Amino acid sequence: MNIGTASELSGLPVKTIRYYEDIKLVKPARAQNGYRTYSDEDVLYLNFLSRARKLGFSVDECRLLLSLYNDSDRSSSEVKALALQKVDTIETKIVELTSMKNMLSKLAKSCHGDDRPDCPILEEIARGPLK
Amino acid sequence: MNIGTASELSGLPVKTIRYYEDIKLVKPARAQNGYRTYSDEDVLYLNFLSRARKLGFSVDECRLLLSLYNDSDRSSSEVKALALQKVDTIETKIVELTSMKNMLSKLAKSCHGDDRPDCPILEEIARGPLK
DNA sequence: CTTGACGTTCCTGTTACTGGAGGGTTTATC
DNA sequence: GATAAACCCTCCAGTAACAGGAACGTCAAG
Repeated sequence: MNIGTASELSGLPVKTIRYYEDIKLVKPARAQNGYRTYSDEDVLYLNFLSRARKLGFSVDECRLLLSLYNDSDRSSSEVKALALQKVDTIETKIVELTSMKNMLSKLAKSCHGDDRPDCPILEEIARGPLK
Repeated sequence: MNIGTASELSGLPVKTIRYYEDIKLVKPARAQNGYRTYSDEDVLYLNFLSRARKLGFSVDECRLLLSLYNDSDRSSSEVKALALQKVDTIETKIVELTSMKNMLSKLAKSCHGDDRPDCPILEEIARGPLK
């Protein structure tokens, strides 16, 4: 199948699929006319990549996951460790974002938000205790 | 003062301060020797930028906030709207991350994590219902 | 035989910096 | 007065993960 069909089946944009070939994640065959030709296995890999990316794995982590997926000798502990580490990273990010959100909400609440020019938000950002 | 001192006072790396000049966020004077010279006001702006960035505002949003900060005619509602919108964006991101985290935790829990090669994590990523 | 949908490559731009090369300046020390 | 350390400068390249667009080839339908 051509790249358009692979795109539909995997849910990945055509541009992204070409990019994944550029960085050697998925290696489709070529037809005589130069068109990329995707096998069912290629599409499986594209789906794998699409899902792993949605789970927050970086492209490089996806490369690793994919090689583990294709390595029948892998130990499942390796994959599990990667997943748990990712959970940790995500957790940290959530904590950071929550703190940012609380700070911003507090600032917004302290601002009357009308036509007058005095604005506690800006004042606090300029001199505030936001360290 | 020179850039090193401004860096200490603002907590921003020297490289970042130079970058902020490149993109015209802060415009220090120059001494005869070509060194950048920072006023107290410049340092105030650098601190403003540092804090606003930590609150999750993009550099372009910081540019806007800074111009609002310097505009004595601004209405506080404008700033408040920006802050609330940012809160919304952050909230959305938190929801997404939480969903990612839950999915990953579930996958990790289903994996025994020993030396055996069969790994539910990879199986689910490959064929799973992660849409 | 032409039109439109699809495919190709190549180049640029995005965000917000960071690292490094290759050089001048200043300050302190010997 | 020489030298070395600590500053400062500019410019160039690289990062992550694509997206947009130009300029062009190809294929199926009417």
